[in-house]
Amino acid sequence: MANESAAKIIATLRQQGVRITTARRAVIAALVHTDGHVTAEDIATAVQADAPEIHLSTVYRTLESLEELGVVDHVHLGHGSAVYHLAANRHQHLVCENCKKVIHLPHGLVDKLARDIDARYHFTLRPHHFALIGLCEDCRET
Amino acid sequence: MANESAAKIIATLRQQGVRITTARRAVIAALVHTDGHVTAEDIATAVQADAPEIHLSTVYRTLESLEELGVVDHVHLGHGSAVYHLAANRHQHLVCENCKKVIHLPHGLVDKLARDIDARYHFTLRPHHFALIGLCEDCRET
DNA sequence: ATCTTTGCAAACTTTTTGCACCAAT
DNA sequence: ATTGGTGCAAAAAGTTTGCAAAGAT
Repeated sequence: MANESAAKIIATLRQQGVRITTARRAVIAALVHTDGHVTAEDIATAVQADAPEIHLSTVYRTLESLEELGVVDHVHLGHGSAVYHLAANRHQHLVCENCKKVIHLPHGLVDKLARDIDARYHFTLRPHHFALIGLCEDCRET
Repeated sequence: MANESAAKIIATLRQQGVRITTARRAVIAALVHTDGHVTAEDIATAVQADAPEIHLSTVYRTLESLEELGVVDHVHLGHGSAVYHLAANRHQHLVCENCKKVIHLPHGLVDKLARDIDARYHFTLRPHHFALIGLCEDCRET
């Protein structure tokens, strides 16, 4: 699970000619420290504990840039906000549509399906980019 | 592909004690006629061709009721609005994240994955409730 | 007559954008 | 000095809600 450090990410950005600002440092730090599905709002809150002037819209813009550079991914878990995580930390999500619980899956589980879909529809699945929705053990009994 | 007729759906509703109004008739008619991923807005537009006074919020409320009764499903295709379709017309969606093209899949394709996930995580996948995101043949070459 | 449903307007949530100022290179 | 990035406020986009009036039973 090659967990990229903040320093490494910043080096990558610098290499790409991206400017390293307080806001970007803070967003990266937040992403590195949480290690799993956070919303833009979550990140803003975390970041604003130290630097209250950093605006939510800056967080969105930073996440957008980081995504373009391949450093983060975002996933729509179904309802509400999208969640973001480091691309290095790629995984599947199983989301219970009743209690909203999230289960992480090893990313290989969907490989067979991805191959089938490629063979039959010439379509490349990007499985880390969506959540698998359903009912968890506790909720499915009703 | 047991395509339920409007009349049959209306009979079902009546049986459940749901009142049959102009708006509900119109929404059902729209769903029956389009047969594939329409947004609430699409339905409102279709419906308003005949009955301009039917409001978007009524469409939302009607869709919500129909969903509770098991007559329609809605799916989040990733970005933007959710799309609705008749539950009888259940299928998977493959959505190209680049050109937004939608490919319908037979609903059986994901069954193996659903069984694996059930066996290993005691989680019941509801595969028709989310889209599979990726890149279509035309877009993946870039 | 009753009680659900509707139309409307307004709120709400999440995300995006325009613009003048600021700061990293 | 340049030019990209930021803060702010305001707009978008999608969906939900409160309420009084209308309509189905």
